Amino acid sequence: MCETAEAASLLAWYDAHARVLPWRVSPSDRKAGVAPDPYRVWLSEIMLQQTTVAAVRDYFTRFTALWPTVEALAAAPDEQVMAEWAGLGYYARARNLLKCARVVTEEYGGRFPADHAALLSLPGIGPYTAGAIAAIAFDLPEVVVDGNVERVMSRIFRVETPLPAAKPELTALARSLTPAQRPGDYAQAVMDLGATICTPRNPACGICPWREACRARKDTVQAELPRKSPRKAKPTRHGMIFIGRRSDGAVLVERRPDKGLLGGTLGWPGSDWQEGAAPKALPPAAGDWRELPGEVRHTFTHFHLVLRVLVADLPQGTVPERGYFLEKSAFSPSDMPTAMRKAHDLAVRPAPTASG
DNA sequence: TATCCGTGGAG
DNA sequence: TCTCCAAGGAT
Repeated sequence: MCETAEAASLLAWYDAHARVLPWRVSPSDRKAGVAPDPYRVWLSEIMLQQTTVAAVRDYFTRFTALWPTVEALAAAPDEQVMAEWAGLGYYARARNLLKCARVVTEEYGGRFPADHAALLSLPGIGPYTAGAIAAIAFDLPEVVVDGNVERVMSRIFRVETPLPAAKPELTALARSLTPAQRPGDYAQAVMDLGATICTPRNPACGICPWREACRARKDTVQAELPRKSPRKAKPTRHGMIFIGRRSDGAVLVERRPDKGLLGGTLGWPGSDWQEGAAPKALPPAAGDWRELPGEVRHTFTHFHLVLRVLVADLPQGTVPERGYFLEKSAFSPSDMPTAMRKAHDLAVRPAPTASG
């Protein structure tokens, strides 16, 4: 393995095949002296954490249209940012996004630091994201290791150690290949390679720029790598929620606490979610609550959720014991995380009949 | 180190 | 239907 030659062959491949992405400066533009906007690089990297490019695209476009600069984002109301993030998942990212924007605005004069350690100290920025911003936005020679890089390294070096234990080994191997020239393009090139050629299933080894050097391909074990430790089975939790509506169209909602599952998001009042039978919960307001036929099913990272949904038409003067009324004009189900939006769908749309 | 934290698409 | 997975971070 000749490190310099491998980096060069990958960069040549990237020059010809780099994906066109809304937050990316193309290799030709970069060579022409165009510098990336660190704000856009940061925003894209946060959105892309454990999230596909396809899912991020529209969110990125909308965020940058609403808030073109980090100062603009820092000045945005929390509720609006949470509503715009709704549906993208991992809501701690949205809360940390605002924290970070405000720190950068207030303590860094609106400029992201061009320094790995300083970036790492910011909310929502961990080792990967700090390296990615340093490399992509500032062209610093950082070692950038994400899921793509882990997969690519495990294959070209045929690392049989299962993840996540293999992480340090894979990081060292990634470091051994990272060039001093064009580190920003190189970081994006390895990730593009992992996303388009060295894919988890059916890697396209025949057109890979690293096919000659790849140990896994030589030994025909590429489909089995990287190995992963077995995961835990998902339990099923049950709960009940209450969707209360006033005749003027206002709905009874609550803001979930900042910490924990769906932290800081808008939702329907309800019970805790537990394994076994759904825990009983008091309605958030007095009323004639009736349970809807059917149920809401949703799967989170580490458990399945089954929700019973109760609805009520509430009198105009109702004073809720929990939550608050949101006027019809101020409510959109798309402002809620998916599980809550599914519950609203069930309440609004009659359950499909067996005959269709 | 292990657990918690979403979502939608692919196969 | 079900499992896996995608540019991880915080605790």
